[in-house]
Amino acid sequence: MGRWEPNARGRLLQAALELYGERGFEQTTAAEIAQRAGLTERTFFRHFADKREVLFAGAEALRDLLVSAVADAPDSAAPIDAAVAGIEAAGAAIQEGGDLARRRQTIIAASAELQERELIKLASLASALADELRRRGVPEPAASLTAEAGIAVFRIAFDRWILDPGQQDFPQLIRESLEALKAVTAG
Amino acid sequence: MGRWEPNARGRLLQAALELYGERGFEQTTAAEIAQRAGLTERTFFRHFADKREVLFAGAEALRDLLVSAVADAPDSAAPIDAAVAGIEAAGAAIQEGGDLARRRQTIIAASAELQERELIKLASLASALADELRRRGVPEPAASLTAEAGIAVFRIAFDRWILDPGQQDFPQLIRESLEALKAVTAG
DNA sequence: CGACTGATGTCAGTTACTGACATCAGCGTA
DNA sequence: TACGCTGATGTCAGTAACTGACATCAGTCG
Repeated sequence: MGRWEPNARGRLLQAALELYGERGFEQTTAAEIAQRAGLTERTFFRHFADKREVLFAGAEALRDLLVSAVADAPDSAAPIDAAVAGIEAAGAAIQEGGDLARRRQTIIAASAELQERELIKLASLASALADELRRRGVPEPAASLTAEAGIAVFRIAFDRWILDPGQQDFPQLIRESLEALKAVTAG
Repeated sequence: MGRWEPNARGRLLQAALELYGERGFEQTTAAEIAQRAGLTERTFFRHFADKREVLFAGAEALRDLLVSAVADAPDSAAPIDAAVAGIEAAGAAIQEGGDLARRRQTIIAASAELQERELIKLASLASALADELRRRGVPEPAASLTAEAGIAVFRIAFDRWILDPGQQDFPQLIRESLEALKAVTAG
């Protein structure tokens, strides 16, 4: 047996999620999270750059998933369709995660600080998406605009998915949002 | 003559802009800003909710300008065109401000914390824009999607305006970005 | 068996903020 | 004129998010 209980990071993540849910993000201190995980505050900050980052631990994985789904789209696909294929893959993964996304979103919705972090993560998603579109040969400013439009589609679809009591199909909502965007920008 | 030098808020704003520009945002303490303005740290936090907010003091005015420009658009205008009319008005106002926007952007670009704040301000712009579109009778999700698309157009046009050495026409860049978005979402 | 490593603990320090209370010029009013 | 009120500022103490430096010590590897 190791010197310490295993999976310190996982315990911190679990403890943080519980406490943020129970008392709210601002009312929870890093020391309290660490204590519930049987660790010290200093160790918390060794695993997570700041209090907010605990809630965004999966962001890089989601970005990689999105990017590789775009890379897998056929060359014949229009840029916006390749982008939305990536968004759909991300949406499907989020849906797979069970109620985690909804718990997370409840916590984030209650804190402006967390919303800021969420927005910069989405912006970094858009940036990675634009990079991949450029790699596919899409010129600027089309690549950036397509990426931003894709993220807008994601945001609207996500809002609707959260509002709905659970049984809806997230990728389907994404396709519907894309159609609505196309309708709105037509002409 | 008053008990204190007048325009405390203006002096704080000026001092903050100078110091953020000279040393960078993170390397500047609130106490230093206050000292340069001839005030105390406590007074700084009475005028600005936090260190970042100094750089976003004009956000409400910009939002009001954008919203009223949308309200002034003819009823016959398509939602996306009404939205972009508002965005153009905001762009023109930013251009009027001389080099302030560029100084600000240089500072913001150097700090992730400031980028987060910038993003939430843009999101609040999108939200106000969606509200106004709904007031014009645009249903959901078209209103939110149009607002998000409008902000995306703004972001891309703003990036290009910043990159260009100054003499370009910001509203013109906005119209060009809108055309590029329409091209990208066509089909 | 001894050096080394890596995850953790301990501790002191900085800084962003916040609440409570003090100060005092100018203003209106009795 | 005197007097009390107001509002912007100062003072001070406190909390909590981080950060750097150093100590500890189980396992590992030579």
